[in-house]
Amino acid sequence: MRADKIRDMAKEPRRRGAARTDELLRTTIELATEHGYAGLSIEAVARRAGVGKHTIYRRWPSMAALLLDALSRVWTTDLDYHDTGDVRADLREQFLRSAPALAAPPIGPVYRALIAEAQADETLRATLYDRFLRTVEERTLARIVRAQRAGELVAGVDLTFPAEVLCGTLYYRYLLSTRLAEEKAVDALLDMFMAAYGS
Amino acid sequence: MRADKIRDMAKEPRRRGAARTDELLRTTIELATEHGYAGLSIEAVARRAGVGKHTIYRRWPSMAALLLDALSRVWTTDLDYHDTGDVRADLREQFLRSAPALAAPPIGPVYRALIAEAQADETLRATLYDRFLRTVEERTLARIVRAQRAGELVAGVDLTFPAEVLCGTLYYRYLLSTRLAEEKAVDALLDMFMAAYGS
DNA sequence: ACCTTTCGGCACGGTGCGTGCCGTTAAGTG
DNA sequence: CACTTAACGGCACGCACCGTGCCGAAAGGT
Repeated sequence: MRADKIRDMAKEPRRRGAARTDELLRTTIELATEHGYAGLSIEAVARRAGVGKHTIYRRWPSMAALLLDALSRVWTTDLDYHDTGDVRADLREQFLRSAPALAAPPIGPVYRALIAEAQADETLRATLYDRFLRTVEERTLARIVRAQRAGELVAGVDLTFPAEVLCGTLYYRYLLSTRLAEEKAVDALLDMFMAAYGS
Repeated sequence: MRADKIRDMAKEPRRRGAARTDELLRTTIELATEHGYAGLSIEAVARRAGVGKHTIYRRWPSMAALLLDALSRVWTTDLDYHDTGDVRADLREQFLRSAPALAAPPIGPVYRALIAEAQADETLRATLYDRFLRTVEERTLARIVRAQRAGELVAGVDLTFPAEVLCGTLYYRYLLSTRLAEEKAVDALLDMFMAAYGS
């Protein structure tokens, strides 16, 4: 009965087995929310969770792996496009809604941390693309293909690259400028898209 | 006459004053070229240049500042668009030429290092945009505005955002995928642009 | 009740950061 | 030309984080 009292007094039951994984992900997200990208380290997570570093390394081989899982957890379904029958309106609504969500605390700092690490790691860059960006592109593509079938967009055109252009432009703003995707920019982007493919 | 002989034997004259700045920039670029983004640290530059760290800190407040200057030095005039009178061909040629230059050793690693650091530093992000990306966008805009005046593109449309979309799409590929801007993608991008604004 | 796995705690060597202090050397001054 | 001043290289420091190893304690399965 030396330092045990600390745990006893805190009434924290004891330790756990696999639910620790969950707790560590939550801790990571909290840390990112409160202190941003800076200070998002394995040591910081371990410290805050009151955990030995091994407990983290046993689950994830690197900070990047932890961050990927943490990002999955906060990557909400904000991605889902509405389908009101008006593509342009649906895209507009989606872009204006998702851009701030991307920059704001839970997702923003984690995402930025991953992007930073990915610059030094080609594999991570590919993983990041596969697990997140590709999904975004695919959902965008699905929505505009539906519009194409409905006759809102010209038929007989492959919309794969246009979908990429739509998403890419938003990410470009997010990553490399201090500007977000404000209404004017989104409208201009959709002007171009509709001028090219509207029927 | 203790360790002086080392310098004497190497026949390196002695030290310098302001030309050291030049040498340090060259050293940084060499380091980036040979060892890539990883291992691009102030200590590494100092070690390689045979220089005390103060000598670097006296000139640049941070690694990011050093990298910005180094990038300026290798940022060649690959940016300049031709003007053959055919916008689409000129844009195509420029995109296909600049994309690999952006990824290849001198520029690639330095650029990536900056982008990584910029994720943690909003100010650096703004500086990076102002000093490099904005220039790219402006030159692109200048080229397509000339095309507009020449009647190649529809009149009366603000092409500022379209220029951003063109550049942004290429940077999106460069930064977040393992894919570069290959011919198919560039052609698809230009298809969209010309479909929207070609006259 | 036993045994195995997981755990927290601690310490280590390694690396880079940013700073301080040396004694030396180059460049500017009269 | 001698003298002063500023820049220099080298070294060391405290700090932070990395990834690993070892320990004894606790938890969970049998």
